[in-house]
Amino acid sequence: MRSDALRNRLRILEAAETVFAEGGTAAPIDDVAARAGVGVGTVYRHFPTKRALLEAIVRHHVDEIVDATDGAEGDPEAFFRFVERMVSVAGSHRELAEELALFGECGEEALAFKADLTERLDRRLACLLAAAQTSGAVRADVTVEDVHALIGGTCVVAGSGGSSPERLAAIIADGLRGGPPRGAAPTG
Amino acid sequence: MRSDALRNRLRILEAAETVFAEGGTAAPIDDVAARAGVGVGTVYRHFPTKRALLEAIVRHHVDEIVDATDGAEGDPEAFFRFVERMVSVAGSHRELAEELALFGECGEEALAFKADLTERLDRRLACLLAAAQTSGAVRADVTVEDVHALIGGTCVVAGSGGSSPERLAAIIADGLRGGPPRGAAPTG
DNA sequence: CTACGATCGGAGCGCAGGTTCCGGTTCCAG
DNA sequence: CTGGAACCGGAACCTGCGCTCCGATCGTAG
Repeated sequence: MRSDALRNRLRILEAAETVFAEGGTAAPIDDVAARAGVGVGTVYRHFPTKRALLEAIVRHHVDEIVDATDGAEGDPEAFFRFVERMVSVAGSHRELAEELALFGECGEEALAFKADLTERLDRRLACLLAAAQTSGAVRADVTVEDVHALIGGTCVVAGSGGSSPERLAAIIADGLRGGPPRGAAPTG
Repeated sequence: MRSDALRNRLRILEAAETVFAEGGTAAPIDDVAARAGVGVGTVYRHFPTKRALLEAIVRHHVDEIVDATDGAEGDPEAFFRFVERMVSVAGSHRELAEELALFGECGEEALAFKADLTERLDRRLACLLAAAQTSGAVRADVTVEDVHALIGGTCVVAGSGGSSPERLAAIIADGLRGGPPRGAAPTG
């Protein structure tokens, strides 16, 4: 790959990261190109489709969050850190929140990606959840789907409104615990 | 008003209810018109704007849900019924979920409506929350904004995924309680 | 029944955004 | 240095959708 091509590719990714974070998945490609200091044509040479660019970024985020729990699969509290991190990151990345939340209603072309994303996420989530449940930190009747849905929903609202992502994450965490000590405050 | 005009108005509302429930706020007006068995022009004579039609429907839903708690402002458990009902209705009405969740990022024209909606909702929510907190059913440090955000987020995912709205509502309710009896199952 | 005005329907306008195309430019092998 | 392949940029195209317009139609007062 030519050096200018590589440079532009990185610029595009960086620009898209910012633009999608602020404007969500609905942000126009033109904005990405403009912010990258590049023409739309260049964007489309590197990513065949808007969706492809979006997926590259979302996947990167998810991988980063999942990888952050590497080696902690046995730690009961790692589950809560995972949830907190997810909500926190999504709070400043609208596109991530949207992709996490909407898994029922997406076009044919997005289905494969959603399935892959869900698998990556849920595989790790299942490990962490199992550890947390075994240790009694999380009630036994909660399923991975429950957690996935709750995280998705919380992510969507984490970036707006008067509550911080941390507060919201703490409250749903308590709901999952099956009850913290009475009177415990949500952190934040 | 002429009788055919009234008939069409009702048909449009009914069609919009269904179309928006399935397709969310992004559903095109043409679909509404088609389902109502009417031309687009007719829709626009009754509702000056797509947004106006949408707001009519969302407001109706919110009013219905709020009114359902009339006279129960002192009942500590009414708060939970309110949350449950909200999430449950939004689970089969995408447009309601979208309007509830996205209160940061909306165009100029929607701002007044959002403000009004938030006020109606939060006024009643404040009453019910206060009663629940006074009786000790809900932890004292939770704010109306927390609850509003959590409801909004849960509503968004209530309609998709593997978890029922009731399960999700039960889990966040427990998070708000500050802990149910250990081992309690989320209903549903 | 008739006439008039309210109402209807859907073709069409304007705009926004995803995608394509191609002439000009830039990098690198020879 | 230089030829040509890869790359760049942005004008242009196409589709989808909110909304408007106006001739045709329908309900109702008289």
